This record gives sequence, structure tokens and C-alpha cells, in this order.
Amino acid sequence: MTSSEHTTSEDLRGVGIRGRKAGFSEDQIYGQIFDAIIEQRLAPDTRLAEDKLCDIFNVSRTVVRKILQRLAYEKIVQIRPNRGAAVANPSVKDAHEVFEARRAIEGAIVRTASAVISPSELESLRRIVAEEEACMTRGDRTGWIRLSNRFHLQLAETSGNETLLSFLRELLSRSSLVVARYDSTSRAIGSPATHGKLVDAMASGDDDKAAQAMAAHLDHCEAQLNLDGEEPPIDLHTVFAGVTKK
Amino acid sequence: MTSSEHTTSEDLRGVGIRGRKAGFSEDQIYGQIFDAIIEQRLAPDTRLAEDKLCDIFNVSRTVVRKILQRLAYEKIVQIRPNRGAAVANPSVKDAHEVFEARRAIEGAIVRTASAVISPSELESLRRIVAEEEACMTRGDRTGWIRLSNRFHLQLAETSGNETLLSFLRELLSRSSLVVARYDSTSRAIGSPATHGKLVDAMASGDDDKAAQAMAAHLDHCEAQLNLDGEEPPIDLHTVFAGVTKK
DNA sequence: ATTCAATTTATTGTATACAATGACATTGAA
DNA sequence: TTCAATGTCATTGTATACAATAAATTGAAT
Repeated sequence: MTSSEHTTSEDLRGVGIRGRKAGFSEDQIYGQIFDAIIEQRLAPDTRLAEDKLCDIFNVSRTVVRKILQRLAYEKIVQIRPNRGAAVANPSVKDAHEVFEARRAIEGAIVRTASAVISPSELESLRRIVAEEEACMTRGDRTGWIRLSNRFHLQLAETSGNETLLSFLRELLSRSSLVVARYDSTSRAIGSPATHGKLVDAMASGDDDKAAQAMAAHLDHCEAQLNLDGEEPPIDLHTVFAGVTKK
Repeated sequence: MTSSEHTTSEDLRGVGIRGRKAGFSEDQIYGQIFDAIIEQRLAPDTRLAEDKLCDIFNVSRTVVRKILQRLAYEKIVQIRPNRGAAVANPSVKDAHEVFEARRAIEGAIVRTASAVISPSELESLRRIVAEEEACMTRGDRTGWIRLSNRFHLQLAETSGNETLLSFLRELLSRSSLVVARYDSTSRAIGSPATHGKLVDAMASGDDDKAAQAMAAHLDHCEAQLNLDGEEPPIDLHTVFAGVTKK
């Protein structure tokens, strides 16, 4: 109980989550945990014990619990009653559902967006695509994912529909988890070239073409995932928990 | 402070919300508040003070707050920092967004559903439509709204996509608030006949036709709303709060 | 009377104490 | 060695106390 106080939170700190003496706003803490999950510094099924998070961020369990519940609403964290929170571990079905939902929502988004997008917004999108390419060639997977998400979010923002935007935000987070879980080679992030074609279609003002480009893009990403094989090997951990003697 | 203990919660109790001595699960309380809002027993902008809810349901503020946050996440309740929770009062823009999102999501749902729906599920849908007609002729607005929501939810359930289902659940709740706010004559609930046509299209196996029926249905509902006129008169209440002398 | 400031009151935000639950280890017998 | 039962420990669930904030009220000065 003496030494444990140090080791407890070290495993989370070691993952890039840092807290200080005092004063971390709820949103900041939320953002830190969110980023750690999305950027795959916290793997699926990693337990998020309340006390450890309290130690790290120097806040009470009240606010930690609030944040965990928020993450649970967004399906990034799973809370099981009396058993605490853990980073969500999406099933194969979840993965399919997320992409299906993205097709529906981003289809609508891209149609609206291509009708109202301004030249400067088009330019901004192209800039993101360029940065994506830089990340890809440099092998910066984390940056690449972040930029890809940024691309899709910006599209949603130009569509002007905050409701669709918030749905997409959730779906993008879940997509990141799906990629972390089912795409070891990062092929499912979606190539910058495809994003480029999407921008071209929007620039031409043909919303059907743009919608089709988006659908093709999402189909392609989903196809890159290893969803056909065996079920989540992470369950093995639980399955063999009683067998392996420590 | 003696008599206030009674009056405090009476205004909420008077709206059909009832608590007992002890023991109300979180989900039950959530459901009671949710239903009261959806069935329009609690009007938009009605304040939901934590203490009063605690009195009514005999639980601590901890659990009441958790429930309020959940409702806020679903955009049925609005929480302003340090100022408490109130029944959400959707703006005109919100109303348009909700219907736009429903077109996107229910379009996808109806396509998938019409591909996999069974005869018994078709029959079940028809039964709901029949009940809707009964409610309409009898003038039972509450029952009608409930059944209409039930119809759309069941469709989503047969599609099998839980992600789209949960999005739709949120959108239906928000739709109910929009109807409460912008449709005094209840024309925007959508006529049972339109639901009937939708079922016919699905029965024929033509998913394009079914999707089109859904789109037409939603367009029709949205068109029935009074969204063009002046901005929310409910704000007047606040505007005149300092003028009218009690 | 009206306006503004100061004070009081009501309500929400946060921390913490205690209760309840589930996980784990130890024990004992088959 | 395996299994079940039991007790201990770690962790989460709930209530409550206190702090912080915003609203309401009071009172004086104009």
C-alpha cells in the first residue's frame, strides 16, 4: 500500500498522460484522456480506474466519474456496473455499424457542403490533404490519423449542420478505435489521394459525384480492415486469465 | 422553509411525476423525466432544479445530476454552468438540423430494413399504423406521438444497426420537442397513411421506393412546422420578466 | 420613485465519507 | 491437484458536507 501509491498511476502516466499539482479543468482532463485513446496510446480494454485518474489530475472522483460517463456516452469508454471503466474494444459488428453510419451521415454532409463551400474552405481542405501526404511519407501514423479526422470534421463544419457534426465526431472517435483494433498496417486510414479526389469533386460543384467519392472512400477504408478473420484476440486475455499462472 | 418543503416539488409532481418513499432505480427516474418531456407534460424551458427532483424521487443529488447529464447529452435538457438544468427549447435551426439528420439516417435505415424485414415484422408495423389511426381519430395526441415514435424505432430495430438506432432515438426525442414547440396543431407528427405507404413500399421489396417514401414523409412533417415565422416567443417570458410586476 | 451597490439567499460545483459490490486469495476437503 | 467456500481487499455506488457562483433582496443616495 506504500509503494503501490507510486506504481498505480505510473502505468497511465507512462502513456503520456500528465497531471500537475492542482487545477485541471474538466474539459482539459477529458481532452487528455480522449486524445490518449484516439492516438492509440491507450489500447482497447485498458482499465481506467477512478482513483488513478484522480491521482494523476488532482481532482476528486466526482469529476473523474463525470468525465468517464461522458466518454461512455460517446462509446469510447465502456463502463460496466460495479466493475469500472475501460477503453472500449469495438466488436466486428461495431466496426461495420460505424462505417455504415458514416456512409449515411457523411453522404448527407458532403452533399450539403459541396453546395455551400467557399473557395477559401476548398483551399483549406487541400492544405490538409497536403499535410496528410507529408505525414504518410514520413511514416507519422498518429499525425496522419489526426489530419484525416480533421479533414472529415472540417467538411462537416462547412456543411453547417451541428447535429450531423456531433454524430460524426462520435463516429470518427469510434473509427479510430476500430483502426487501432483491426488495422495493424494503417491502411484503413484512407489515402490522402482519395481525399484529394473528393475535394476535386466538390470543387466541380457536382454533389452527386462528391457523394459518390465519399461513399467509395468509406467503402475502401472498411475493406482494408481485418474484419473477416477470427474474433477479437483480446478476449483471449480474459479467456486464459484463469489458465496462465501469472 | 416548513411549508416550502411541500410546495417545492408540487409543481413537478402536478405534471405527473411521482416518487415514493424509497428505491427508484436510476433508469426508472430517467424514464419518468424523459417521458414527461417527450409527452409534453414538461414544456420547453421548464427548470429542473436538482433539489426538487431529489425530493420527488428520494435519491441524492449525485444520481439526479447523473441523470440530468445524460439527458443533456441527448439534447433533451440544457445545462448551463452554475445555472442548472432546464427542458431544452430547440431553435428553428435545431429543428431543421434534426429533420436533415433524420433524412440521412432513416434513409439508410429503411434501405437496410426493407432488405431484411420478415413478414411478421411487416405485420407488426401494420399493427402500429392501425393503432396510430385509432389514436388520431380519437384525438389522442400523446398516444399518437408515442406510436409514431414506436413505428420509426421498430424500423430501426429491424435494420439491425444499433448505432443508427441510438442516433435515431436521440433524433426522435428532439423531434418531439420540436413538435411541442413549433406545431400546436399536431400536423407534423405525420399521418398514419404515410406510414402505411412506407410499409407497402417495403413489402414490395423496392428499397429505392421505400427510401423515397421515407424522405417524402420527413419532408412533409418538416413542412408542417411553423418554422418561418417569428423567433421563439418563449423568450418573451424572459424578456418581460422584469416588466410584469408579479 | 429609480438606480445602483451591498448583502443575503438559493442553487450548483466539488470533495469526501461511508456503503455495497465484485475480485482475489486462502483455506480446507475430496 | 482441483474445486468450493469463506474472508479480505480493492474498487465502485451513493449520500452528504462544504465551497463557489449566480440570483434575489435590501437599503441608501439621487
